[in-house]
Amino acid sequence: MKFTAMLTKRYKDTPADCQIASHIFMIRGGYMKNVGNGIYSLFPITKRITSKIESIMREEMDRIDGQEVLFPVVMPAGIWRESGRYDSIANELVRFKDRSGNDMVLGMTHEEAAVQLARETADSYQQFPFMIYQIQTKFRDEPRARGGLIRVREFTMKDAYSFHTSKEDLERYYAICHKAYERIFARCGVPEVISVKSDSGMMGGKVAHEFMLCTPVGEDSLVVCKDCDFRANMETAECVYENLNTGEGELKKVATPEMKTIEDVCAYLNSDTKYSIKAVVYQQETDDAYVVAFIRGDLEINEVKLRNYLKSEIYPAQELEKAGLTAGFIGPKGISKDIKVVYDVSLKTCDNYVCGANEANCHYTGLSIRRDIGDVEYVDIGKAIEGGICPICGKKTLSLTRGIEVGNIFQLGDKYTASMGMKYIDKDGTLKTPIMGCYGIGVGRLAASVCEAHHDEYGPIWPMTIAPWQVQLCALRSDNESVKALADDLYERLQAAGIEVLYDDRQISAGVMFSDADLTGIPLRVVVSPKGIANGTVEISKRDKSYMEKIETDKAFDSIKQLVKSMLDEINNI
RNA sequence: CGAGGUGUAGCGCAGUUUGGUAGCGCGUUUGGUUCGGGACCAAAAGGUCGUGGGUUCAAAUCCCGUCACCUCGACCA
Repeated sequence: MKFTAMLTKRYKDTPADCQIASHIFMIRGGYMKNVGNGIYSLFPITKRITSKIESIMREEMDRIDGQEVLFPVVMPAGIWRESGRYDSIANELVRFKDRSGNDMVLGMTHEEAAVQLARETADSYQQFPFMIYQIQTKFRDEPRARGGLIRVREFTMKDAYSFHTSKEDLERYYAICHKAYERIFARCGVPEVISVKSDSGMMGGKVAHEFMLCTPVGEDSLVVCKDCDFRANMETAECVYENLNTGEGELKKVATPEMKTIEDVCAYLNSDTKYSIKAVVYQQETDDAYVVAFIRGDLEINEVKLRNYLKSEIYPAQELEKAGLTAGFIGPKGISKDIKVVYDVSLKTCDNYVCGANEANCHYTGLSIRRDIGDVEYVDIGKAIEGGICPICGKKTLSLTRGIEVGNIFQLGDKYTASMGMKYIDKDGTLKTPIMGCYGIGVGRLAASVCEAHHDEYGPIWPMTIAPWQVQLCALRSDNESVKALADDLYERLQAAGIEVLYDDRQISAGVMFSDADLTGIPLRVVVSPKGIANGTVEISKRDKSYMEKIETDKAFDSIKQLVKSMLDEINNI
């Protein structure tokens, strides 16, 4: 590709709306253009990157016996009604009517289409297991798109669906797919992507993992053990607490005028927040019912865990007085019997707490739940903390970090096959319901994540495997005849050898050419210049600045070829 | 959906408080001199000031509505 023939433009100024590196560079470098909220057109440079990512995905899916299919973007509502998701998913699913008034949806995921495709075809146990996948457009009407390609409404996804006749077989294949995912990320140049245990959310199913690129700009909170391989999304991370029990105290009601926060009360009573009980009030979706969650004073409620325990949606409570609650002074003792109460496991570890007395300006000290409340159920509804106890190895080695979710895998079970009536005849002649796994990776988000992980202050540093071009050929002073002749010759020969070259043949200053090259992020750069020609050399360097050499002109072609190969091998040999 | 913010030339912004008929930098075009890390000189093109209404002799500026976008939160296979 010659630069002068390319539709592209770069910007010197950081766009006003960009916050994170990948977004800034991908706008400044002319990678994409915003069309609407969370909707982008991609320029050739990005399309080349995503195409390469897709090729890697295809190879790895095919390697584990995946079969590529293509589901429709627009589907009739019927199959979504069968699975129940037409009604259970809120506004994220775009619904509309066709000209005949039929309800239609835009595909945001394709479990329904996969079951619809497979259910009449795979009617015997002999046809299992199998996996089908596609790489295709999804539309999700996200409440808030952000971060360039990190979170968009329309995007390309590789989604795969496997079908099995037993839990054991699903688990076996799930592990294989987990490995395939590791290979995909490694081959895309981000071997640092980790998998974490995750909440299965609206997908259903029990076991699920998310593949995360750890970065401060990530949207998810992760809990990672520094000492063993425990890694979980904050949403699902289980919590273990050390025993703080110092024996029972004497239950006393004390005046705490205007002390409404845990910090105020504990400071006033000269106590550590660890020895207090915090109350957080929620309302449940269905019946307006109030729920009070009690947790150790220094900890936070994990609302995903609480939601999962209650099996219902929860919202921050309004109008506490209506429920007979005294805001700021809520405690376990004397609370209205009509209110559902949940105790976090952190409260199990002590018998001597400060807590609200359920009347204005009063707290208890010396409360023992066991003695003063009785037998209660303790539920894990807390947020993991930095330096907390690892549930696997038991050491105080938990660390909190942020991550971008670049992929996920689920053991779905029979949620879709059962609701949509998929059956097969088993060996013994009986009809059975198969079970499913599903596996997704967002293509554009992965591209942006690679940029997030690999850039410097000047622009992206694309790994050779997914770089838009393998070599950037810069002709400094292309108005100079010898420069042009040598650069043209190199360009022709490299192209003929199957090497992808972006040939910057513009007559512009070196500074502009190098800045643009930095923004394009091509991993190998070749500079042909009058100065080099005078010395009989061309300059070859790596974008990451780890290598720079002046090579004799007649050896340049072989050196470049060799470098491209070794840079590819470096990533692919895993 | 809640809170905050922004809409003025392709991009980044000033002008809005105090109404007087639109400006700067970058980019673009032309000519010239330079040119191995975002060069310089000269000339030029490019804007119904998001949009609808109102007040006024006069609105980018004041008032009301509306739309879009951004940030934080909520939400999220």
